Amino acid sequence: MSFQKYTLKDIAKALNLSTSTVSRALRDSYEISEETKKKVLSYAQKINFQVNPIARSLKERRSNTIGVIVSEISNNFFSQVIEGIESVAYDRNYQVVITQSHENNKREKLLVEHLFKRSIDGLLMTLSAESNETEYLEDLVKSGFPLVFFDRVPETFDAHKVIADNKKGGVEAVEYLVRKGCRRIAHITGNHNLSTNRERLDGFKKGLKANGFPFEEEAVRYCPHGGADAGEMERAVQELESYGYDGIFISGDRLTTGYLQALNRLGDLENKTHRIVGFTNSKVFEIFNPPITAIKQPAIEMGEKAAKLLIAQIEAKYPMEEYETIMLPIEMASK
Amino acid sequence: MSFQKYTLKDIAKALNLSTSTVSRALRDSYEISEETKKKVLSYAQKINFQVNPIARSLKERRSNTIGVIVSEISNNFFSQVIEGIESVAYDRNYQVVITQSHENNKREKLLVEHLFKRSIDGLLMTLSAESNETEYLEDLVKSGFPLVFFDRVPETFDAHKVIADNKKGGVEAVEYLVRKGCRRIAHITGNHNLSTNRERLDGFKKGLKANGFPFEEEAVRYCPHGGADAGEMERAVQELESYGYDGIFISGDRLTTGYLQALNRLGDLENKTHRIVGFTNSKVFEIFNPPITAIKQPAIEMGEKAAKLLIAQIEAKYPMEEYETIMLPIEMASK
DNA sequence: ATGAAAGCGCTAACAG
DNA sequence: CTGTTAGCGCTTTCAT
Repeated sequence: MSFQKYTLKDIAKALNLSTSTVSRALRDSYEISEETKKKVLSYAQKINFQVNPIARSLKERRSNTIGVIVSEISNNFFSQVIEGIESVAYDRNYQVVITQSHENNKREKLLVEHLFKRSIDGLLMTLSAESNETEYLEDLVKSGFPLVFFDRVPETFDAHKVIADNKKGGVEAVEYLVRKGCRRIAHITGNHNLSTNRERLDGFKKGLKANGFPFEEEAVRYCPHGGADAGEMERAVQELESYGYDGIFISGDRLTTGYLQALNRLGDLENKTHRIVGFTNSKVFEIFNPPITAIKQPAIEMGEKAAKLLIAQIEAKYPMEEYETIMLPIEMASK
Repeated sequence: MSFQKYTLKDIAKALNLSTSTVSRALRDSYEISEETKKKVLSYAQKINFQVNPIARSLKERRSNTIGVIVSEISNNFFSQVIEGIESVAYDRNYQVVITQSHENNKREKLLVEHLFKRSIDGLLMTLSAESNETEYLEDLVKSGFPLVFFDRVPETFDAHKVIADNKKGGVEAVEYLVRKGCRRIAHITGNHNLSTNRERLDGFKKGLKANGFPFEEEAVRYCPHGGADAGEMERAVQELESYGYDGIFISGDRLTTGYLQALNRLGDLENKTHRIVGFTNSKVFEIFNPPITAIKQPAIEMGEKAAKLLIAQIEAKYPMEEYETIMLPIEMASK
């Protein structure tokens, strides 16, 4: 590997050509003779020449960079999504710039602006739990800027979206629990700004109905801090006690592990013999105690699909007419 | 938020100034009168002007971008490191470009080259398990290019490094187990290309010695695939059976969870009452079954420290004279 | 204190 | 088929 950086000019000088000829030869232009192309290519190879992407970006007005906003990188689910994004981007020669909103609406807005000004060619984002004010995103979409939402998506306006079938997740969770003999099913959910939690609650209701169970408000506990707040979760667990449930469906990754942590801390694991079904993308849910049935989102695939959809937009000659929503199936797994 | 992009020229035209004056005013140059500065600044604010980072990069020959290479983004530990890196970089106005080596030496080399050519200002990397050939990295370091290794670092040459106190982790693991009454302590380790695994094994040996126990080769099982290969781990567990251990120390994140998975699969959790101490950065190790004592690396801090060290190098007027190795303490935690 | 002009490395319109 | 030239948006030297 050589660390010397060469320019077109260097090659031009060495071969007694003009920079434009070199440029064209390297881009395999039809205007250049085979002979010259060969000469240029082989010399370029020899010195391990690489075009300066910054100069090219300035000229072409595109950076080959896509921005990503997630709430937290070190979250099972999001890190897997990022893994998917990165792999597609790498193959298509895009750089990926990752940022974190920390569930904060203000910061999210700053990030969008920051990334936008940083000349990203497109943006991949999931909404923060606090995102109530999303007008600026609607404007951004309407302006034609390539943007794909994944997982937590806006519902007040049209846009490209990649999501999991959250509602079905709720339905299947209930069905599974009923099949296993549960008769009183509780639900723990997170912040209802998020499309995901609302959809999963919908699924929960639908599942109950389909199985002839009434929906009872006392069966549901809300943890707006999404499991990050231990006290909140412990309270939820204790409040739910009186409901006497024999099965529970939990709406999110941190909520699920938070619930298990709370059970462990409150320390009556033996008495609790209820079944637990929860959304989680943990790769090691089989070693959790108490055991759970996991609902997984195809995170890597979601990242891949979102990245592909975004790159398609970026590289489209004309803005894409129709907004597309890709819905991915969820997957249930028991130990 | 406005999506219109303005240039210096736009401002210059609007205010009847030259672009150079505007440029200087925006950078608060002493040559510009307060009055003009005010005029320019307020107008810039009004139209929400942002310099074009690409043009600036071309001119200044720096991209304000740092590259990161990890083996896998969706790994507890690495995603936490990235979280730390991102936060520091964001504050100091650097972009972070993340890539994954997938433990593959060839790909790692390609990435280094790729990032380098992409005009990153500096590189943060952890070695892949396959990294045996690291000469090119030595050359890169010697060339003066800003580069900081973290976690898995090269040992055949000097460089800036940020690591955890792995050896101490091994020592403390043994000490903990002995204190809890263990008399026969086993060890599972990963690929010995990696500094981390070698150091932890060293610590293991040292800990045994300090407590008057002999080191026995049969006590150690090697899992070069680092827990990613389930069969490998199951074999290790079964082979270890005959050693009759009452305590075990496990050398890595995936190895630790892999060990627990293997125990669960092999299914005699009740008979196994040995104590387990393992490196893991899982945020939810308290809900693991069987219970373990976790050795955590300060991952976020490691990312922060590495990023700061890197940025210091990038922004240093003269190349830093001395290579610095920052060693961070590990932390033990039980349920 | 301000402006004109050059140049970072590249691409492409235009000319030949 | 190849070269000349202009220009992407910015910073900075040199002139005034």
